[in-house]
Amino acid sequence: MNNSAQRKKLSRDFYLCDGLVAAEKLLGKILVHNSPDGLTAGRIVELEAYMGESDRGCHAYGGRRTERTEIMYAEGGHAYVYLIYGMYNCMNVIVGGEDIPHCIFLRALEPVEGIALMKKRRGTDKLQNLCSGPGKLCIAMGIDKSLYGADLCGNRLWIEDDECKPEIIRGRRINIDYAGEDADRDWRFAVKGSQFLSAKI
DNA sequence: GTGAAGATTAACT
DNA sequence: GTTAATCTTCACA
Repeated sequence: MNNSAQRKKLSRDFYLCDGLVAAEKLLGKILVHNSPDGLTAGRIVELEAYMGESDRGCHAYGGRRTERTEIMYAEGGHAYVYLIYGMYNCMNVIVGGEDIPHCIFLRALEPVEGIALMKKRRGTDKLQNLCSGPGKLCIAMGIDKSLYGADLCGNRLWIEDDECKPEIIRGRRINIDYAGEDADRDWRFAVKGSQFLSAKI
């Protein structure tokens, strides 16, 4: 990959669509975080779609609307950050219109910018190990709960399009066995052949 | 107020 | 393959 292609920040319109449509469109895009320590960016190479009230794997399943999930009911283009297992942050992109709690769970990134900073935050020099998992990418990008509800159309955290069109593969989602039959749905998307995935599909 | 579970990771055997 | 680390959130009383 090189940086010769022009990169454009995605506008609000991009996020105002169905979760599965958004998932395919977001794959291959570049997540950028302008943190106090410096700027980091990574290409989205793996993600999962969570389809709102009808999806047993989704935090908003059954119309649950709590302090934590409140941001999922806002219109698309916001960040949903939460702590899992008391140790790791996970980041989601809210998509769909107001009151439609679809979201895109980011599972892996390919480091693009600020790689030295990512290595420092992660404490490793291995490029493939920097962002190859939901918890890891949040550490590398410096994403924490202060970014809960951040507007992706703002100037702290956003997503860019460099018109890269990756080949997409799909598989079942990971580690949501409690979701019953919804756990088997092919709602995980990844860039074929990427060296930076969290697990093989 | 109390208790149980979790969209993970790293270090084990 | 299994398990510990670790704490917020949610459901219930």
